[in-house]
Amino acid sequence: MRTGNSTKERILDNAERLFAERGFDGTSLRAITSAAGVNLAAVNYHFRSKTDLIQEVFSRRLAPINARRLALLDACENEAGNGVVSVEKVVRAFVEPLLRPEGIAPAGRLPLQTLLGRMYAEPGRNVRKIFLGEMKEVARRFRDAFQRALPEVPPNEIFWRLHFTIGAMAHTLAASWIIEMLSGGLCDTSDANGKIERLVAFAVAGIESPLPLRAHGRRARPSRPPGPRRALAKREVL
Amino acid sequence: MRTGNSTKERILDNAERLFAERGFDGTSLRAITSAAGVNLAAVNYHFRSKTDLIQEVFSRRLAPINARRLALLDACENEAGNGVVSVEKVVRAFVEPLLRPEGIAPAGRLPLQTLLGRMYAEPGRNVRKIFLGEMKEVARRFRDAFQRALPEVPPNEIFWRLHFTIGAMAHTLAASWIIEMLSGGLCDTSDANGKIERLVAFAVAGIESPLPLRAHGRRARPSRPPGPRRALAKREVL
DNA sequence: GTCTATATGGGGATAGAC
DNA sequence: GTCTATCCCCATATAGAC
Repeated sequence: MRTGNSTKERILDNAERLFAERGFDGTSLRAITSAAGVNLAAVNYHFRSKTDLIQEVFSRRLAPINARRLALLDACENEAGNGVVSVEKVVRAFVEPLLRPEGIAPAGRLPLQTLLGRMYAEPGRNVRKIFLGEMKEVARRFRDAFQRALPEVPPNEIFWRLHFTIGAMAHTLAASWIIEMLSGGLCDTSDANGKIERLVAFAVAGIESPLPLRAHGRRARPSRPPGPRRALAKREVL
Repeated sequence: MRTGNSTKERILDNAERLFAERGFDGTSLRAITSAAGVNLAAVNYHFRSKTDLIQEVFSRRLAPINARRLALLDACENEAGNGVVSVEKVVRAFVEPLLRPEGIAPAGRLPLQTLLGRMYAEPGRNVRKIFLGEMKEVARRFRDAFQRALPEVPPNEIFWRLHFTIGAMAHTLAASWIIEMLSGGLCDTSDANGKIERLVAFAVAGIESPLPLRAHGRRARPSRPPGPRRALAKREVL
């Protein structure tokens, strides 16, 4: 495969791909270096350890993707001036840089996407710490944006809906084999635009959905303070 | 830990828990047997190999969960007679057996849930084959049920929305650490009922959402055949 | 059914020559 | 920076006694 120019890049490219295909523990440094056409010891020279290599594989992609997310959100907010950015625009700014990472990762079937999708389910190896470090500001900014678009939804409900959205997105990234199998080829997972449009439509509807009558475990303010309220969202029916 | 009665059960219980915590490749048979208080060789005696053990861990739980899903769906359809079962009821029948598996798996913080959530992102070890074998009929039955509830939605769109729903569900099962971290403890992930209500509300809104104006990559019939149509869903606005 | 002991292979990491 | 050779540990799996 090789794919890169420098030894470091070749290692990263092949590690990304093999981690996506076989998982972290399922991929040996020997497999990576032989696929990259470099020496085994090069990994421990350029990176400190396998764990550090994994961190590099992630942050190499996550950093520019999150930067683009924030840039898109900034653009929306500047354009809106003092107005409110719609839920749909916020969702797009969050989702598109991952589902269509042009200029960040090479085109085609992207190992990056499978890998990032899997990241959410990976437990060990400091993957969580890397993820949280990279995502903290993004989460804050997008939560604020959703909160401004839906001022009547309590903060914890905003988090839950953002969580579900991330789940639908991650599943679309990591587990497209499922829909291909179960639909018997009826669904075309290679169409990035179609994926984005469908995911955005689904997520926007979920995020804007009316609050359930009984929401359990709420810690913030009560769900329905007395007195009249303006509509929760366009299709609020509560 | 031990937890079970027979050697076989103790192995399964501890394997389930450790696989959930550390992943398949990250969990050695030594870790499992020592946690279970049984001899290392017992695994290869009671199961044939580590791969077969993994299959058993899955099918022990998946089979009754899927049976309950189908039973709940049957009950809804019998109750409806010739009428249509609502999207919400179908979603509940699909989601509840996994998020509240009472009588199937022990209560409390369930390793099963993390494990099943992670299954979707796991690549190797025939996990996919096991999953597809167990899920084929469930997918067919629920797709038909959604199709009956939403006759105007093309079949491939049904699959996509079911896919997103599974993603939100799997993420909720496997990656609750994310929402706990990002929300700073604002969201209570130990409240199973709250999770279910929120997930159902989100998924129902997404599944019933209006078709996007341009859906790419559609292979089935065109999105808007000529002539009047009845409303797509309660909140259809297309 | 359960144990000990071991076969066999692969893993990450490093020393030290070039 | 790159290579070879190697250390040392851990993995799965099995043979064979009890």
